[in-house]
Amino acid sequence: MSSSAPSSVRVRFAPSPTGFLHIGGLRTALYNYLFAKRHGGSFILRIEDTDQARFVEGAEEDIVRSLAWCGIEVDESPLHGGEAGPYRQSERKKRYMEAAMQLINADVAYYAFDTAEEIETMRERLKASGNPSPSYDSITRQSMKNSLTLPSEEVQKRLEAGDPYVIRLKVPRRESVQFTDIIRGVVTFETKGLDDQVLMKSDGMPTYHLANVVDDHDMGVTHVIRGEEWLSSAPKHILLYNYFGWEPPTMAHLPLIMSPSGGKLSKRKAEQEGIPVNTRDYIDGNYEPEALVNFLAYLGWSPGDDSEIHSMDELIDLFSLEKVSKAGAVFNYKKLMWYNEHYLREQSDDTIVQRLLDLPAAKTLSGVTQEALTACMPLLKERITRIDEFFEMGAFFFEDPTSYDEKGMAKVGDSASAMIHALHQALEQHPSDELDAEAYKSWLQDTADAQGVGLGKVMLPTRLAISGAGFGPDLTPSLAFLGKKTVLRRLQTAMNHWA
RNA sequence: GCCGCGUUCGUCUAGUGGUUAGGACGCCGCCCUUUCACGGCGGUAGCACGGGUUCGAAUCCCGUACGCGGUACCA
Repeated sequence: MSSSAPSSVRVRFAPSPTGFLHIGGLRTALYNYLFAKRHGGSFILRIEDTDQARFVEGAEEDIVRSLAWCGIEVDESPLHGGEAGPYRQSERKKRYMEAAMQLINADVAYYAFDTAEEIETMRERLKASGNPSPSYDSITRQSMKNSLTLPSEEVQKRLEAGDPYVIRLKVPRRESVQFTDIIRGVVTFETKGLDDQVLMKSDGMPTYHLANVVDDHDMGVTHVIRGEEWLSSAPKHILLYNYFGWEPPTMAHLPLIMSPSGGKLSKRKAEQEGIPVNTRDYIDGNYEPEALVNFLAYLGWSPGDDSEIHSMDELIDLFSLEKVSKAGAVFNYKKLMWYNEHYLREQSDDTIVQRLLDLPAAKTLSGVTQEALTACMPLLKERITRIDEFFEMGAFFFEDPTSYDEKGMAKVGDSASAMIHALHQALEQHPSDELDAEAYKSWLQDTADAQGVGLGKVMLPTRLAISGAGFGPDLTPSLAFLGKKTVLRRLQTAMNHWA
């Protein structure tokens, strides 16, 4: 890129299609997106499919769908196109070999012919002699089969014969590599701790390290924003930029998302702790995307004030990498639920009703109509965390209860049956067939008075009889919603049950 | 082991030499109330440790401990 005009910000989210989009990956994507939009730049999606063995069918589609669901708009990608394409690394194969050759010609990379077994043998040998983590490096490469140790005729012969080989980075023996990370400041590594990283694999594919450097350069990426797990390999990337004669992009290594029990939030751990880990789990689980986005944005970042609730546009306005924290952040599911409730309640009744109608439960319950849902919406809206809980908590609005909560039953005790009997009788004799909430209230009050008990003594049995649960939405409006016929039927059923 | 990064209430965080260390989630209590929620009010709880530097350190420096990441022809 030319250094004259201030080049506009270009960032990339570069997942490998080895599985569904993980919540940690989503946050990385989000931070990239927020940063790009904050600076009026571009957000690129690049698929890093250089590992043929771990490729998962459908993963790319999952990534695209997940980002879209969250409201993260991609500017360039395999699907959206763009001038810096192709955006799938498997489609850029030629370019990597070309780049690797450039390095070989500059004598900063070399061919290596060692088999996996030979490398293993070397490791065993060194381990036996007291080296706890032997690696293919500036020392050990001298005793291995590579273009640095083999006569050039033999190297030529092997290449022509089609012998399998890899291309390795010739990491200098004693050098200090330094770069400035926006989040961590100056980071320094000594090259003696680095190994001769494989750049081109024997299957002709590049490794992440080569591909990411070449692509970031070719695509004009200005800022590399990625997880902290990449920090250790950053010096290798810096070395590569130097050897290519390219200006390295600005680096920012994000803190990891941790499991409540400690350690990186892995799929396994998350499942154990009841945390949905793939974005698709949130889509399928009917969570609010705005909640996930807001929650994730604040997991490792804060605008510096006491605010908590922000839309995507506000987050874009507020975001800055300098304010990203350095330490790992534990995933707090309850806080996510708090956000979810917030964004759910923020929606109009009409919006929620429409969404409810599209849920599978709307089809399995009888009598679910737009009118019915609209009528009981105010009764349930404040009581649910996720939208689909509406049908769990509100099932009794549509179907008779099939069982009665034990705790509730224990609470009303033996008097329940007699109370229900009196209630039933009073309602049956009630002159009106269309009682409103107020009328039901009077019915309950009058019956309680006649029985010489408090209102509470009649409410719980009634609630249990009509809903099966010991708690729930306001009772009298619920009764009004159900209607006299249904209420009488349920009271009758309860009477039979409890006798 | 080695290399790197980190460490403020249980959790997410504000804080950049002088604050009664602030907010949020959670938890607890009270109010509201026909239950459960919602809402309102209040409470609980924190600067990992040890040395410096300084009139003064959560804030700066060094060390220790602990945690995390990396240490692949995976990303």
